[in-house]
Parts: sequence; structure tokens; C-alpha cells
Amino acid sequence: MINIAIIDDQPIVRQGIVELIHINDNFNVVLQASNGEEGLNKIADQAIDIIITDIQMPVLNGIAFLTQLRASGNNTPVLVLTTFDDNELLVEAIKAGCNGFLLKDITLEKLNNAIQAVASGSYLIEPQTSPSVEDVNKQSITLTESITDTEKQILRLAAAGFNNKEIASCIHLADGTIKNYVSKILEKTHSRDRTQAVVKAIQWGII
Amino acid sequence: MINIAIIDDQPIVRQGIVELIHINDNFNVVLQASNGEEGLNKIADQAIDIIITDIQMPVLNGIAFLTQLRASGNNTPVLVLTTFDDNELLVEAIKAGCNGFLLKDITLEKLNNAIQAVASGSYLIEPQTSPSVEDVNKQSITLTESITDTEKQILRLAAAGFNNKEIASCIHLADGTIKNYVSKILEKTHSRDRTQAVVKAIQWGII
DNA sequence: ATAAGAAAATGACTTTTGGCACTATGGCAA
DNA sequence: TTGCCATAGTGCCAAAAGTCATTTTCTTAT
Repeated sequence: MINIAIIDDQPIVRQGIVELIHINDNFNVVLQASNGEEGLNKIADQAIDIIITDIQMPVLNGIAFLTQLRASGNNTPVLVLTTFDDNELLVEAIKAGCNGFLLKDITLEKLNNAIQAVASGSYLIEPQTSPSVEDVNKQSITLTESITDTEKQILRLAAAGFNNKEIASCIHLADGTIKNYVSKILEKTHSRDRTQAVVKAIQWGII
Repeated sequence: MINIAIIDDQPIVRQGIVELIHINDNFNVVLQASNGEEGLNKIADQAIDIIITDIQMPVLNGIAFLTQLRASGNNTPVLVLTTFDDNELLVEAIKAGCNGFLLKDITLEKLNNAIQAVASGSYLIEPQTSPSVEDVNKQSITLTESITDTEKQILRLAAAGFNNKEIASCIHLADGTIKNYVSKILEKTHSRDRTQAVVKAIQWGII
């Protein structure tokens, strides 16, 4: 018996998974939530074998939910379902600690297999719809190579706690130019701010 | 013959080291600079066995100099000399990649020994004047333990690129409260901004 | 019951970030 | 020459970050 938690804001999707129960009486939906926050609150007091979550959700999205879940020490297998075939989302989900990543347009049969695989501890990414792990790595490498020396220098100095003005005087550029560079770095690393960019740079080993 | 580069804004200190040459004719000062920037520019075209640098300097200080030197791939042994017996400075210097750390009030004899030790690849920290490596580790551990769960959570979310408002809604606090927490984190980690704090947290393995 | 203390919140304020549009300069190749 | 890069810089703007003093709320321990 596999105990399943479903986190999705779309009742239809939740129902679709409940529906799946009927074709596999080994499945048992023990928890439903319509967003990550609700999920986090409910999850604590349950024996759960797999969490299936959407990414696009109000209040607390799937990636943030996953991040917080892992942060809280919970290692329950998480299968991420998403409507969009977005490379970035996949990378984020993997980094946040998901065990599986599927598009919602998958067949029920495949979802069935995926749930069993992920619940039993496997990692699963649908190859037809998503880039392979190699692709993800390749993407990182491409990204790494496209970060110029100046940009790396700026990342290092930002990591050391320098502000734009200080970075500017360190490498003899105007502080407005540093801002431009930082913006370019954020774009290249797909980061939202310098903090995230520096973290990624460290994780990718480029600084 | 040990080729030495001296980087210090105080001519007296530089002279003091040059003076040392006389008590050890195995030493050869091949380069002098009055700040880190000048040092970086001059160092490229020299065969140098050890770099002796001050921390407090105008334009580019010793830590920043060391950081940039290592970033450029230069692994020449660096001996840091400082006027102040500051635990924080030591930690920063070690993290930036120094090979030795001494107070300026050291005897010439000890400096002599230190230069030979560091130039030959040893790591050396004066035990009388500075905290031991164990102390440094202990400090990190103490620091690590004093970071509360909420603070770790905030660090993790900041590392993921969330802003204060988003962090706030994630953990059900007001965004002003997050600001307070971040300020507390900066204080505890001796960081200047969230980026540096996150980097330290990652290096210390606490997030 | 209440005093002491932590955790959470507010509001006011300054500095820093990041985005954007646009300009200037110096190669370098068609 | 001309056009096209990449690198730098400027100015303006809104948003976000960080500091500080003060207040509220909720536990505890006495």
C-alpha cells in the first residue's frame, strides 16, 4: 500500500490522481492540499510514502514547498508535476530535492508507474518531455563557460560581502557598470538577485 | 634563496623585513608594493617564493588582495602580517587562503622562522598571539549552534533568491520581522549583507 | 499573579539594488 | 570605410534591503 499526498490547486488534477487509485488498488490518497503551505501544515502528522505536487500554485509554489520540506528534514519522495515543459523549472526542482519530474499531459499508465518508482526510492524524469540529466549538466557547463572573467570577479567580491561601489573601486570600474554586470549575471544564471547568483556560482564551482 | 614580495603601506615595516635579509642571506626581496592593487600588478612577472602582506592597507586591503590573488589561480604562499590581534581577521585570512598569520609585534627571529616555514609550504599561525585553529573551528561551531532554526530557514530561502516579502509569506511572519531576523543573522555571522551571510552559512554547512 | 524574556511586529528612515534606455569607445572583420 | 561586436559608462527610477527605536504578544519561572 502506497500512501499518497497530493498538493495541487486544481481540483481536477487532484481528482485525476484519485481516479488513478481505481486502476491500482495499491494506492491510497491520505492527504490533499491546494497549495504548498496547506501541504506543509498537514504533512507532519501523516505516514506518507510519496508527495505529488504541482509547481504553479498560489500562496506557496511547488519549488518553495519542496525547499521548505527538505529544509525541515523531511525526505519523503516528492514527484513534481507541471504543466509547462520548462528546463529551468526542472533544474530548480532537482536542486530543491525532488525525486521525480513529470509533465501533466502524461498518460495515467505512466503516472502509475512513476508513482510506484518514486515511492520506492527511484529518481525519475520523463525523457520524452524533459531534458536529460546530461542536458541539465550541459546547460550548467554552457552557462559556466559563458560567465566572463570580469563577471566571476564580481561574483567573488559580492560573495565576500562587498557592495557595488566597493566592487567598482576594486576592479576600477564605475559603480553603475557593476550594476550592469550584475544584471547580466542575473540573466545568465537565471537568478533573482545577487545572493542566489552567488550561491549558484559556488554550487557550479565557478567561483 | 627565498624570493620575497612585501606588500605593506608602511615603509617602516617593509624596511624591517628588508632588514631581516641581513640576518638571513638566504632571503631576497624581489618586490615591494604599498597596497594590494600595486602588488597584484607587479606580481605577475616575477618568480616569488613567498608574499608577505599587511591587512590594513589603502586601495586594496590584504584580505581582498589575497582573495583576488587566489582567484587568479596564484598559489604562492602568503604570510599575513597584522597589527591587530583580531579573531575575525584571522578567520577571514584563512578563508581567503593565507598560509601564515602573524602579529607585527613578533620578534625578527620568529619572523625569520615563519618566512622559511611558510615559503617551504607549511601553514603557520602564531599560537601565543592568535587563537588556534581549534579555536577558529570552535568559533564556527558556536556560531553555528547559535543560529536558530528560523534563522536557518531564512538563510535557505534567501539562498534560493527569495526576497523579504516572499520569505515572510513562506514562514508566516511580517516582512519587517524578516528584516529584523536578517539583521540578527548579519550580526551573528559578522556579515555585511545577506549574500555574504548565505555564503558563510553554506561554507559552514549550516544550510 | 506578575515580572522577566523571548519572539514578532511596526514605522520611519537611509542606503543599496536592479532594471532600463541610451551613449561612448575601441577593436575587428566584411 | 562601414558596420558590428564587446566593454564601459550615465541617469533615472522603483523596489528591496538594512538600521533603529519602540511596542505588542506570548511564554515561562518565581
